[in-house]
Amino acid sequence: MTTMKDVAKHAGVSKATVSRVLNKKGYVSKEAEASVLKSIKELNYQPNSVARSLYHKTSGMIALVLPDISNPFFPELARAVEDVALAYGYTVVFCNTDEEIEKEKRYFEALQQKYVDGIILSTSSQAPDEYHKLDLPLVALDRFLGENIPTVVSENKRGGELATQHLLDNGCKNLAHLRGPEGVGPAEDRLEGFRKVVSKEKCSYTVRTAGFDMERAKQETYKLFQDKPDIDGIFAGSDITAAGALHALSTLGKKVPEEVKVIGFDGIPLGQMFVPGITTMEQSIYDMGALAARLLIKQIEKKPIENYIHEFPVHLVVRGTTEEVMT
Amino acid sequence: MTTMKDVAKHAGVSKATVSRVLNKKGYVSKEAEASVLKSIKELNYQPNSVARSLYHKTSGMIALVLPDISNPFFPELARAVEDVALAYGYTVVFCNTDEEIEKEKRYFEALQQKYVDGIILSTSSQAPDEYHKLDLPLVALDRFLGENIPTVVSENKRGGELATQHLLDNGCKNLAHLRGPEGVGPAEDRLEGFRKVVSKEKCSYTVRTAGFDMERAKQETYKLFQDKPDIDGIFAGSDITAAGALHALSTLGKKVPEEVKVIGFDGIPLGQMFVPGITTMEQSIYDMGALAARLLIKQIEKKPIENYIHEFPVHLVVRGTTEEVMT
DNA sequence: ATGAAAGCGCTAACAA
DNA sequence: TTGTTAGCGCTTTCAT
Repeated sequence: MTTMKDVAKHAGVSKATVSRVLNKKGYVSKEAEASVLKSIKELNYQPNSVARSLYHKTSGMIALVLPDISNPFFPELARAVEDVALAYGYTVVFCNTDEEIEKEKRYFEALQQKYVDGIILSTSSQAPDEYHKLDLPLVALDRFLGENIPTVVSENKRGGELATQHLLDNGCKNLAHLRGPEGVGPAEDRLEGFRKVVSKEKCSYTVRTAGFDMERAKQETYKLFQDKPDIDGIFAGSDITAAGALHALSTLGKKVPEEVKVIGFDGIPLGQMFVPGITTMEQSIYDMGALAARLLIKQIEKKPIENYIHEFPVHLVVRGTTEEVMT
Repeated sequence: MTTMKDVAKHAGVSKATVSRVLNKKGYVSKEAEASVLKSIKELNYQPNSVARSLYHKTSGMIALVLPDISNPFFPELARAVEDVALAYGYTVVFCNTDEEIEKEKRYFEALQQKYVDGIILSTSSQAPDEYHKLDLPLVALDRFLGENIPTVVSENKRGGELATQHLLDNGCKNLAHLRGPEGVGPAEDRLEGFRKVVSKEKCSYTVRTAGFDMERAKQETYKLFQDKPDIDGIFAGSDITAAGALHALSTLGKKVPEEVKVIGFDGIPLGQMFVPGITTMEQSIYDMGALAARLLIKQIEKKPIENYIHEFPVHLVVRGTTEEVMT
């Protein structure tokens, strides 16, 4: 490996001058600069970023901590984060926590030891003050972690309302909500939206917990129809949940959307691949990830942040599971 | 931040002793050790891995370079890599190249400057010798990069054969293969498998390029049936491609599997979420990722590698798009 | 068994 | 304008 020392010798100057050229800092004569640049080329020199990190106590890396990249909601988020990071010259480290507090702690330790410059968090196993103790730039993505941590989320409650309303607008009388995991912010908010509408409209409804997991959603749907065979509208807490429900409905011989209508949440690509397409409340997943990354980098670069809460609107995307449309 | 110096002072020993305790290397008296350990606890000291990296020229990081994490084939792979990395104490950096050579080059530079210990490559934009020049432990995953680079792939050709045979076994007479991107190893191999069977069986067939992209697959399927309305069996180069084909077929009013049978490739979760489930040649995606990570770490730790080529078997998973089964 | 000191590659005062 | 030097935090040889 060529080091700065080699370049300095080759160019007949001191390391300091090489450093100045590299960082365009301080005075360097035209000749010296030219000679250094030439030596860099000839020796194919690349500055060592570890040595730089040691001095600056920064690494040019940001971490993305999420529950599980194989959950289809996250890849697009991750992609967005990485795109922005690349554009600003940062590298992304990624960490799957499975929502396990132990894993999360181990990661935080490792990340700090590596001088990562900041963390985007899409999990929330820890108590909020644990996060403050980190003393690192943080952004909460799709989760709420505390007042003074910049947060990027969707209008989940409003989405819950709109989704529920959409079922009612299409003539559903007996609703079910297959809610996401308890304790997970967005799932709670969507439920709240659902509750608000059904109570206002005074319609019959039931709520079941199905996680964000297809198999579980399937089982819950079977049970649901055992208990309440007259359900005619399902608001699933995620598109994956909706897929599970559709599976069960198909096995039960229920026609969708004629007998039962189903709406999901998220707007993951899966939804439009399905036949019929899954009606859903679409989130701006990519944009959320990109904004989170930008907010993080702003903090890292000590630029001011205007708003701490960024709520993205959600959009109803009508497909075949609630209306007979051309997909 | 507490450094080793602080610990040394607090414990009344030298930095060298602290280092010895930390690394369990060299002689340290019981008393000294106890005192150091105590100080570490009290000061809540964490060794600085950047400083370590600088000395050792290793970082404890491995990179995963892939075309696009939001392609559903990759998240599970990534997850596997990360799980293994975590188990061995490594951190994973991930890089989306979009198969662009420029991006790939930029990443390689950045990664080398950061002393990443090795790279898992699921792309292949560069010429093989470019990779050798890197002089870093490498593993090729789902791609072939050269003789002396450990490689983890599926039996794509065999999979192509089995998939094609499955269609024939189910009575298909006019086959189409919606092949993956040209120049991409696995896509070529699957095609080869297809060719082998159709030519042996002397059945009528056609081949169209559909990439690994759902929208394109849809369009190609429309065109396909315009040209050849009597196609009754489609071997799609990936499950995503299959999803696109199914979409088109649904719009065209073709009944699946009665009039047209469809088989995909990959075994991504999407396939079983579909109604009807997508018949597919399943790859052991997670296991492949995990093995690739283990092979990489073996190289990093200078342990001997027995086999350079690891071909994973593929499995036919029959679902509703080729046979009328209960899903 | 332990410490002093040099060095990993780079940056930034401070002199000159 | 340039070089010398100390130092980022850690490891390791070499004395002692």
